[in-house]
Amino acid sequence: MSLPHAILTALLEKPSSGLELTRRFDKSIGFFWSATHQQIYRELGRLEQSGLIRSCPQPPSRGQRKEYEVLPAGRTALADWIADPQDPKPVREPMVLRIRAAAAVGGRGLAEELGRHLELHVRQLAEYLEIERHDFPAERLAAGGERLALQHRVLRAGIGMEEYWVEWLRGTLAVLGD
Amino acid sequence: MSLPHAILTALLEKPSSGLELTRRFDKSIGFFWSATHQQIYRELGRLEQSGLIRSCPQPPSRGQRKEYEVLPAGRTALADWIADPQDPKPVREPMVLRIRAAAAVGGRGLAEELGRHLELHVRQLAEYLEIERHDFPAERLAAGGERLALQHRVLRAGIGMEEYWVEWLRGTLAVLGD
DNA sequence: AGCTACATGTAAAGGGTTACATGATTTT
DNA sequence: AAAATCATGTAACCCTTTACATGTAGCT
Repeated sequence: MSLPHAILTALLEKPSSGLELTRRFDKSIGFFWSATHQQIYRELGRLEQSGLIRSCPQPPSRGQRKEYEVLPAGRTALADWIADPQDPKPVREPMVLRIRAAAAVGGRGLAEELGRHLELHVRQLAEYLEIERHDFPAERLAAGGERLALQHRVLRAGIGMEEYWVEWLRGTLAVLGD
Repeated sequence: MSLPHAILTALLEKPSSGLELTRRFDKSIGFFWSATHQQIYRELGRLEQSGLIRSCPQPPSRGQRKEYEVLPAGRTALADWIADPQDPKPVREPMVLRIRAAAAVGGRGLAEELGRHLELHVRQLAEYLEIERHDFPAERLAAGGERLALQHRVLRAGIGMEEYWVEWLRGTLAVLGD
């Protein structure tokens, strides 16, 4: 049940049309919650039906831009969801699965894949660090309040995740390279 | 397309019935690829249909135990899958999403959730470290070959993941506790 | 008038989750 | 004989993914 709340958050940050939301999911929001435009349009319909958001008054026809904004009920629903107990989702890591399979049938061709993934994660890490340098310099963090600090924690989650993968992939490549 | 290959790997390690597989997915395999018994039975049927596994000769009736083993075609399919290029899946981290939502509408009640998750991850990390101490002592790792080293990398993935969460949750709690 | 980009949507297929159903075996 | 447990399976629902369809606006 995270997608509707991801959309509510995005709309609170800035009222948007479906396509604008899709673009933002491809960028910053997508760093920790991805979604396609089909998912987003469907969910926008449901959220409007439930009275959590509304589209601005003009009644647009099919190919027309439709801007949504969050209603008070939507803000309340989001605040409730934040504090709601939810267990961490069970893990599903295909790459780790491949290593276990390689332990069973041999790892021919796996090193290339590990190297390719390593490069992808190195690149993503560099992108995150660049954002951090640009948006969260030390003096701004010292001056800013909790809101800024939380936004920084979101970015830090991405940085830690990529560092984790980079280190793990390097270590695993070292084993295969023996 | 990971579940069938997870099952092939598990069956190569040891031929099993559906329920036995389910138990192993609840334990070691489930640390990085979870699956319910319904998924497993469905997939066993498909794998048998495709000629990648077979159930042992006795034709069992409904409530009867049915043991599966991997056929040569299944082993080949698994080896192919290991080297097949697959991009990392887009990330979906509900907890990070909640932090971003908290930055927008305030984090009331979130600290409890963060603390609860922290405890869960601390416990999981301790479990992994205990397995490492028991199954991968330094002298065994030095003597063992690539197979053992790869199995260790699988466990190391779990350890690194939990360490990452523990550190991130502690840092985020520190922000909220200000 | 045709082309391209923008914008919203529909359809179908597959995986995952939850709840339930049924047969066989063991225990009391 | 009844109950509990083991074991396999069905059904319905939701989410995600992929491919396709349709309408609008601006430009040449």
